[in-house]
Amino acid sequence: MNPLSKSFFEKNTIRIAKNLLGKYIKHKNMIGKIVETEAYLHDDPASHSFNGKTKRNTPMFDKPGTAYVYFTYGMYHCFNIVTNKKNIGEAVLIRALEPIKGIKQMQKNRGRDDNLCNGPAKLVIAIGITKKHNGVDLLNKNSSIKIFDNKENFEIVQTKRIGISKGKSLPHRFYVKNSKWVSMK
DNA sequence: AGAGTGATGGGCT
DNA sequence: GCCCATCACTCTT
Repeated sequence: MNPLSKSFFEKNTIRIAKNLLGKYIKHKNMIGKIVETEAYLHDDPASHSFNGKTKRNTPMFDKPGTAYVYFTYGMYHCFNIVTNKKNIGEAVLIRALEPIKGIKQMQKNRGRDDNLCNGPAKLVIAIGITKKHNGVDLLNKNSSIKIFDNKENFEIVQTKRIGISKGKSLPHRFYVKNSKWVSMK
């Protein structure tokens, strides 16, 4: 299992959102397979970067492969990976994982046995991502979070995004067809 | 199965 | 002062 290369994250953001499906994300003893993503573009009214750089969204303008972890709804965090080598503020939100390894630990982190990773805030809690990971370089050897390549064949579904108030019509959500691990709503 | 809602706090006009 | 890329729970069909 090899880590994804720098060039993987330097491509077009939509393409990366699609290509991330099926890949493995690892933190400590836990591994999840990415089954749902959303793309957030620089000219996208739903993107945190839409109105330019601010204190909160600074990591979005950092180099591709950087983690952007933001705080939301007073109690949750969500995990994104910065994309596009132009540093224009684009990222892919990871919305759901299929738990692969360290499921006991995920259950402990979540305080329940099911619905461990089927939502952006849920997976962050399950695999122990915190605000400390905001801005870290996932391509760095020393990063505790890493993304690994995985070859697998499956169909991809492209739909509208979830839980946003602006940019609702854009078809920037992607998930693995028939996966029981995606967030529903 | 679907609709409604409280929790809870940082970000930004 | 309102908004929010959410979740889990309750109440209703």
